[in-house]
Amino acid sequence: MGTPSDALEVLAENYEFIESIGPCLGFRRAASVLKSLPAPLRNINDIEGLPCLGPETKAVIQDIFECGSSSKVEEVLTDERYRTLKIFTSVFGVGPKTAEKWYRRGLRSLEQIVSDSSIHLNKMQIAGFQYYEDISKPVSKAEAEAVGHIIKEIAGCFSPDVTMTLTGGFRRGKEFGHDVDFLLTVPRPGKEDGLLPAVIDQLRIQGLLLYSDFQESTFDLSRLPNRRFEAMDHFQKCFLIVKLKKEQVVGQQAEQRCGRDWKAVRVDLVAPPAERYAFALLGWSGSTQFERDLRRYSRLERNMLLDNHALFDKTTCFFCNKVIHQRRIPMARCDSTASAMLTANQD
DNA sequence: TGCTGGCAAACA
DNA sequence: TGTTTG
DNA sequence: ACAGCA
Repeated sequence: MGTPSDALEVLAENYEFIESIGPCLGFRRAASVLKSLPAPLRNINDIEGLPCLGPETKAVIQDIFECGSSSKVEEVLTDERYRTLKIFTSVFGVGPKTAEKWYRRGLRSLEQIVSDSSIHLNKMQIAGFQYYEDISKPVSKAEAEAVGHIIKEIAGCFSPDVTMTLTGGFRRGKEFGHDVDFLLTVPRPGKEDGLLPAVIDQLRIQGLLLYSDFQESTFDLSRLPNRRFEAMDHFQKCFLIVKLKKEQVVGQQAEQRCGRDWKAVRVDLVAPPAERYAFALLGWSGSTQFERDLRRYSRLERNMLLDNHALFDKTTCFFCNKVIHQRRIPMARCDSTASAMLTANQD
């Protein structure tokens, strides 16, 4: 707390709550720039030459160096509306609109929400409240790997040659996350369609499925160059909450005399065709800000369009994965650029 | 000065 | 249709 | 309301 980047995040979040998306993005990007620095700022002069830090963000950072805090940020932190919306949006399935609606009704705590019979929660929010305690706790790397073993076991029954990669924050080296992301595929084209339904069914049979939201694939390679490149991919995917037994987690004692012997964990599974695996992996490795910047870099500096499915060269009007089979060079270059940026991405 | 800044799909 | 998720 | 760009 109290660091310049945290302070800017608070302001960004507050602008998000009042649906002012421009300033929200401005503060978020500024915070992200500070987080990406190799060393923390020592004084106000260190921001010289950094991008996305204008007069407004500079004033905030300056206040923190001079007074130890920014009055503007402190004001937001004590604001009842901000504090309440922050609590409400911490529930899975509750965004700024819903939080705002509850706030306007005079509600101020989660207890008031659940005991209010006039409020109708949707499927996602019901799960969000039901497993709130577990889901709000960070997920450890050991827990992520334990989930991985369960999924891999099931997916391996569907197809022994399944490929599975832990993505998201853990792939970037983080020790904790708020959920666990996996990318899965099978070599035979088209067979990946049955993969996630099979995994979900088996989780349900084993009594480990607490919530699931399955999204059918809408991926269509033939229509890629026409439409504007998209931020969210069209691969088959599912957002789950699964039951993770404590005894399955390495380094955690099974002896829990009292209380539950399991924990609810948010899990996302994505199943692209094997041929699209590399792009999906890059896209799902995050962070959100890094993906934004990578796309912006492709577009503005390289005249290319990047998304989770492909990399398109606007100059030659070819996809880079096509080119690798025909000419071999550009993909390697794109790939090394992407890897270099990925390596540099320290969240 | 005025525009852009991540978008598709499930659910209610 | 609006809201939320990643 | 923020910041960068045409």
